Amino acid sequence: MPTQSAADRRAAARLAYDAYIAKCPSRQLLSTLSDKWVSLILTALAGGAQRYSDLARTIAGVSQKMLTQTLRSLERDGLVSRTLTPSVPVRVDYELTDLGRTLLPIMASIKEWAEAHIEDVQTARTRYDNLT
Amino acid sequence: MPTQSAADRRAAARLAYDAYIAKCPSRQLLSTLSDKWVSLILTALAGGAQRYSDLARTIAGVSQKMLTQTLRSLERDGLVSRTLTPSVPVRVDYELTDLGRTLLPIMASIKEWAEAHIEDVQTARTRYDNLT
DNA sequence: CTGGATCCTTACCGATACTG
DNA sequence: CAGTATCGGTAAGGATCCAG
Repeated sequence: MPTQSAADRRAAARLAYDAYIAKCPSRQLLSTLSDKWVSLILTALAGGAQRYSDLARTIAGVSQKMLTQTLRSLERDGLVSRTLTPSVPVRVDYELTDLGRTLLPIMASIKEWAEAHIEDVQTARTRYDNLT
Repeated sequence: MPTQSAADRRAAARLAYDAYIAKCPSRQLLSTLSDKWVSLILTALAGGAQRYSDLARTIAGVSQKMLTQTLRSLERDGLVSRTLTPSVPVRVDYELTDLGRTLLPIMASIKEWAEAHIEDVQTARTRYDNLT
């Protein structure tokens, strides 16, 4: 029996997991990935490690609570790593893991799609709202 | 002055809109796209038009309310078209618009990523939860 | 600087009932 | 079949205060 490559395992997983099924774990994962803060945080880390305060500044309007909470979730899911430097004051850096980097292109695409097509969408909304 | 192509306009839009800015319209659009039902509905329409009841069956566990609500939102945003056939009983088909089709590859990627990497994520979660 | 803990106000969303 | 309308529990998420 030949060794199973990572690609093979993913191919098998594609058959084993189906987000259309309510109880499939991949559905739950899809839910957590479907979060604006997730896409904004991951894309903000595209260029390399970022301090907590840098992330807060980049992602305007994010509350302390949501930033911390989302980062914890991403860390737990293995998408982001957290590095604490015990200086005074303390310094914390967040960085994409290898796994997180495989998700980055997708998250970047969504953000870019939104920025590139918002005008089309606004046009469609106006048209829709003017019907009847 | 040369005619501006659609690609040019999108390139300009990429500079004009920035989802990192809280009040940017693209941030709001990113929020609505960051919804598990959005990704599941759009990917369910990948193969062509689908009836309401077909969508409900494909996307297991979605409530009538959320399915209708999300479809209305997608229709308003110009991503999905709604075709009513006034038979008895009535028949309604939903289909991706041209705009929706440009988003489809991205949404399909997220769903596939979740299915392909859920095991990696579960491993990471176990490791994280076992640390102290 | 980087959070944890708490309160409190939405807004999401499922369940249910009703309609062309 | 494909919705609309309403109610109500729950959870998301902002604001604030405090701490290492």
